[in-house]
Amino acid sequence: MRYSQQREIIRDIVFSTNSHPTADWVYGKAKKSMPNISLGTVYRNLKQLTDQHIIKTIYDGTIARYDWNKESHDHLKCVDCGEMVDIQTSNRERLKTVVNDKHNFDITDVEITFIGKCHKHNKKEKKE
Amino acid sequence: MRYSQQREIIRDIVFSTNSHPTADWVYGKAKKSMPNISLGTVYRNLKQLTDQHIIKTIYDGTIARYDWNKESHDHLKCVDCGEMVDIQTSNRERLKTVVNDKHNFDITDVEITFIGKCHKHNKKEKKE
DNA sequence: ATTTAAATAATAACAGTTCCTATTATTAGA
DNA sequence: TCTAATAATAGGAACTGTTATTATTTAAAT
Repeated sequence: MRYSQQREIIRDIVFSTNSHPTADWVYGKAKKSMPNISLGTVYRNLKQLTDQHIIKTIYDGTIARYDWNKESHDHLKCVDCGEMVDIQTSNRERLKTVVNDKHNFDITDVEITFIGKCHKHNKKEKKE
Repeated sequence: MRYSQQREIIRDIVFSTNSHPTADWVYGKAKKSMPNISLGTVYRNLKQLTDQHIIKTIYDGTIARYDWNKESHDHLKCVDCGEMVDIQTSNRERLKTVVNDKHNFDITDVEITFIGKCHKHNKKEKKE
C-alpha cells in the first residue's frame, strides 16, 4: 500500500476519537486540513485501513462506523444520545468457545451491543 | 391499526421462515399471492409490525432483516453462507445486569452476533 | 529525470429505504 | 345496507449511504 497524505489524515482522524465516527464525519474533519478531499477517497481509505486491520468497521443499525480500537470489546449504545461507547465484558472468549463447541461453528468474532439509556437519559427527560 | 390483506400476507411470510428475510425477499414472496403489491407497502408494514412488537428488525451489516422470533436470542452468522441462524446462550440476562450495574446504563436489549463459518464451510473449501 | 502503477477528485451509478400523492378499501355509524 | 371518514395502498420519485468509473495526479522505483 503506497503512502498517501489523504490516508494518513483519515487514519489520524479515526485514531483521534472514541466516538466511532461515520464516514461522513471523517470526511467533514478531513476537509478542514485538505479542503478538496473527496468522499470517495474517504470511503476507499476507510475500507483499505479495515482490510489492513489498522481500524475496524462496525455497524450501527444501517450505517457503518469506524473504530481504532481493535481490542476485543463490546459496545454500549444510548438510544437517546445515539453515541456508542466501548466497554469491556469478560465473557467474550468464553462465549466464543461455548458456541464453537455447541454449534460446530468456527467462530472468528463476536459482536455484542448493549442498547439502552445512559445515565444522562435514563431519568424521565427525553430528547427531541 | 386497521386490517389490511397486505399486512396479513407480509406477517405470514415473515412467520413462515427462519431465514431472517430481507424486505426484498418478503416482497418477492408477497408478489406471488398479490402481484401488484408495492415494495413501499412491504417496508411500511414491516415497520408497523416491528412497532407493534409483532416481529423484530435486526441488522445484518448494512441491511435490515426481519425475525418473527421475539424471544431473547442470539445470532450465528456464517461468512460463507451469509445466512443467520438463531441460537440460545444462557448469559444474556446476566450480561445485561452486569453492564447495567457497572456502567449505570438502563439496558433494554442486547444484540449478540457470532461471526464465523458453519460446519459446511469451516474446512478448506471456499465458496466463490 | 523518467516511468509505472497506485491513489486521487469529481461525479455518476447503485442499493436499500423512505416519502409523496392520487386512488382504494376498511370500518364505524346512520 | 349504504355512506362518510380516513387508514392503507400502488406507483413512483426522492433520499441516503456507499461503491464504481474515469481522466488526472502522485509516490516511488529505476
